[in-house]
Amino acid sequence: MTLALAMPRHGAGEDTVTAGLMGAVQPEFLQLLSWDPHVRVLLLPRSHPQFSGEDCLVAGCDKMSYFAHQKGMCTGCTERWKKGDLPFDEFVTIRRSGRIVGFFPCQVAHCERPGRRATLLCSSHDYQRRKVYGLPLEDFLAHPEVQPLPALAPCRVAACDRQGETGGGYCMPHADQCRDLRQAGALEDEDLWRLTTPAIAESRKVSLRGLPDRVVAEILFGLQERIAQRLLHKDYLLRNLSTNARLQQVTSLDELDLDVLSRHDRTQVRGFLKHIRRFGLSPETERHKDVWDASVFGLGGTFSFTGITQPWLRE
DNA sequence: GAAATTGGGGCAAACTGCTC
DNA sequence: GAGCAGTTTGCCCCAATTTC
Repeated sequence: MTLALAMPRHGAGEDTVTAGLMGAVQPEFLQLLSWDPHVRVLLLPRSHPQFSGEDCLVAGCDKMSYFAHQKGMCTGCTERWKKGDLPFDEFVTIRRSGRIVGFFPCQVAHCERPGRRATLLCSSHDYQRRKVYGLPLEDFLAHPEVQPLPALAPCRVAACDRQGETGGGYCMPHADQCRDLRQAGALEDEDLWRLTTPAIAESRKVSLRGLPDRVVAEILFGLQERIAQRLLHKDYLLRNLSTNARLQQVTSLDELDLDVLSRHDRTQVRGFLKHIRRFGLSPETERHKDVWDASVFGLGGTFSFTGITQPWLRE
């Protein structure tokens, strides 16, 4: 993964709520998610009971098994097993082949550019190997004239942490997306597209890049509280939370239009909002209101005093 | 000559809708 | 909230073409 900086739209500590929420997130929790405030990408821990399932049993596969019916394999490996006729025990010992999503480094020593899994080289070195030197990979890697290349600038998509590999400044998948939209006449505002389009989905990764500090703090705090509640969180559902916030360009999760979200996403957002709204509440803050949040007393629901008409009693 | 871009296909993986 | 299963999406690859 590149260590390109994510540019928040607001400075850190710009409002006290953001600072308060971030201050309430335990360092151990941030460590669990490999959180780096400069990279702003969550990496869900392997084999954590609340961040989905066990590692896929298939040799060489780094995906996760989500459900019991998948027999300990990820979705992709389950499908490949179903299509074949190998016994399960034999199938899982055969090293995984085929397409894998994610960053793969160029194999030239110290080269910082992304490679292709098929060629094991970045596009420049692959070209040199085939057209300039005409050598087998092993000989090319050992050739004294082959020099490592510096990393490229980050992909221009706000949510993306990959290197920009094309002249347009995008990583290959985002360059593909941009090109397809442009050809379909659906790219009206490329600047807005860069701000709102999600990161390339990779197993276990959730990008919070391109989101305001407030939203990032809300997601981290809400996630911490929900994990404390023993709730499960699958990576692809968490990605939706970030994607929806980015798409709607909200400055707080509170501003999200829930009507346009799927039922899964809506439920999830409500769950996060519940914890965020409770942040900072205490018996002292509630006693001045007409409706109290009962959670501050360790109970569910609310206490409503709106039906009491006598001022002296309401006091 | 070297590197970047384009186009299109395959298929793995992400996602959604439904049920409990 | 969680599990399940089917569907759709879009990532990745590679060769041809274009651009610098």
